[in-house]
Amino acid sequence: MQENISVSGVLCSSYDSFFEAEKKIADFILSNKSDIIDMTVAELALASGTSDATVSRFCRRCGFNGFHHLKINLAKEVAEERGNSIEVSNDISRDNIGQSLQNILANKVAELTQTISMMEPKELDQILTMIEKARTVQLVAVGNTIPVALDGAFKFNQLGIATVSGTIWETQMAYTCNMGPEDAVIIISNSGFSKRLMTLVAVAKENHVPTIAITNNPSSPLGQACDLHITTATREKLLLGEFCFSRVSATTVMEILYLFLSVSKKNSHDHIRRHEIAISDDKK
Amino acid sequence: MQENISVSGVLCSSYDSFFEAEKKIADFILSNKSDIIDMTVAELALASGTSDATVSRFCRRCGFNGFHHLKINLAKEVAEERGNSIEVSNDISRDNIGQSLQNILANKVAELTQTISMMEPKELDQILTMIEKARTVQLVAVGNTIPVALDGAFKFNQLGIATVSGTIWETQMAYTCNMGPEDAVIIISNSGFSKRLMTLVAVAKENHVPTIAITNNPSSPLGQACDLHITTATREKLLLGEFCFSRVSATTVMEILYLFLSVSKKNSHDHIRRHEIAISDDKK
DNA sequence: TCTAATTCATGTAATTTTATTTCATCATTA
DNA sequence: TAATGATGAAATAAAATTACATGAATTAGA
Repeated sequence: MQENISVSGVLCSSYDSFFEAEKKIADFILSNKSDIIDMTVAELALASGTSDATVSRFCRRCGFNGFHHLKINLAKEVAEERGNSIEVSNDISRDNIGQSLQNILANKVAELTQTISMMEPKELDQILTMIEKARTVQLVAVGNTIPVALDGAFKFNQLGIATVSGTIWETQMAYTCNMGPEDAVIIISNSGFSKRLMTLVAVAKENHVPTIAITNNPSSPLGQACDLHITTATREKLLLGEFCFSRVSATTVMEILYLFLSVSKKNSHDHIRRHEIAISDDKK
Repeated sequence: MQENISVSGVLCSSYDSFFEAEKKIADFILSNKSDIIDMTVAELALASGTSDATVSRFCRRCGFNGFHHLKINLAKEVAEERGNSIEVSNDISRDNIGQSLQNILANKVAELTQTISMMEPKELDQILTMIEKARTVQLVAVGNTIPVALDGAFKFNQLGIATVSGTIWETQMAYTCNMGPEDAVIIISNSGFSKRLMTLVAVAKENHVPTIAITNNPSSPLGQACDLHITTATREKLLLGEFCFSRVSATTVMEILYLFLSVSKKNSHDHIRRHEIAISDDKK
């Protein structure tokens, strides 16, 4: 039996050899492709003005195993058509939510692709090593990237990497003052222009703490000041035509670090499990 | 009934809430996607070492109409993936960082695609309206989703939607007690099984506050308890073979809400600009 | 701490639904 | 008028779902 048969293809090419009742069926299928997918033989027979037997025979005559097989192939076909029509548009409106969601998806995918393509395997490796060797890792951020830092701290601690983070800048700064060369600090900033974060980096440098920057802009003051750097992509500007950043890229960077660290850290799975158990009393 | 459900998405997201026999089925499906398409219930039951009844029940519990419906969706999914020619591999290692990054990318893209494909335009519209109409929006979370809630609160406030969130559960609870029907509360949870969040939802319901849940699992207690629901996909299980959630999907959901709200909210661009200016004294 | 009770996941078997095949009928053509 | 064969009704077969029973696990009570 042939595995993948194009339903439209077969119906069109064999159309002339069909009997009257079969043509009715073919017509209905061709013009209601996606509806057929959740119809039964009886329903299709009724809808096309034919009978169960004719529909069933028709499917076999067209080279399918049966009605079920035709439906599966039709589903594949519809999905494939949809899959190929990736059109990156920047329109978002409440009037066409379905299409808008597809547009957002395309943009987010582009964002992730760009972020990952900008990563230097060599530099990433250095960053991972730096994090693994560190006695304590500090994740710092201000404003709208604070949630990303908190998320990262949560993940790292889950892997057994002692990590601190916080919502108050002064507290973060105070902590940095106590760090040394055996630690590491990761600074997350969209633009890379934050004055306060620059001050913090200056303190870190004084104490010879290794520094890693995660920003949109490698040539920004923060990007330049830190020892190592990861660049995040954002396309929010395209979507809104305005000045405003996405956090998906930064969150993804944190997840990438997490995934790599989890495979290289010995016993990390034990740590995750222990952590899950420790917080699981909230469940059930 | 929901039309397009991502099979991998649902299976991964709800995996932890599956029973033993169901996990066997899910495992078999995830690792033999394309073979399932021409299998019967009995064959799958045999192959996965379970029974017909369990397979059938499993399909319904996952949100499908039945086994047939799951197969159709699986066929679509396989076809779509082939259409996009995405080859999803799950290997991550420090030895080949470049390839590992590509694998992570493929998985993250699949995660986003699934999350977005599971969104019902109609329900999303209701959610947006609910948020827009609300006097105050509360974003609540516990544990590792707190950063997502904080991020969302940041974004909403930027649009001129008064939003509260916090890191302390007791404080969040205290706030909920003061809310009413003219407000809205959004609950973010991975599994949807948090006891504390269920308590909070109960209070919200008592006060007739409209509730929206964002979880991996629409059939979880939280998913069921709330008025409206958004399902997030996670594939971390595939990457790590372990029990652990990704935050990229949840973050993306917040960004989607943000993008839609920003186009429909009048003057939202003014708000964003004003906010940017207000915090810009930190820059330069 | 042990036992009884209960809950609930799971498989077996019955039922229902769905698809296919057989067979009778009617139309068309030679 | 006979024969061929397309078609549909009905019977059969296949497949999926549901009802029910069983047994494991967990909880409550002693």
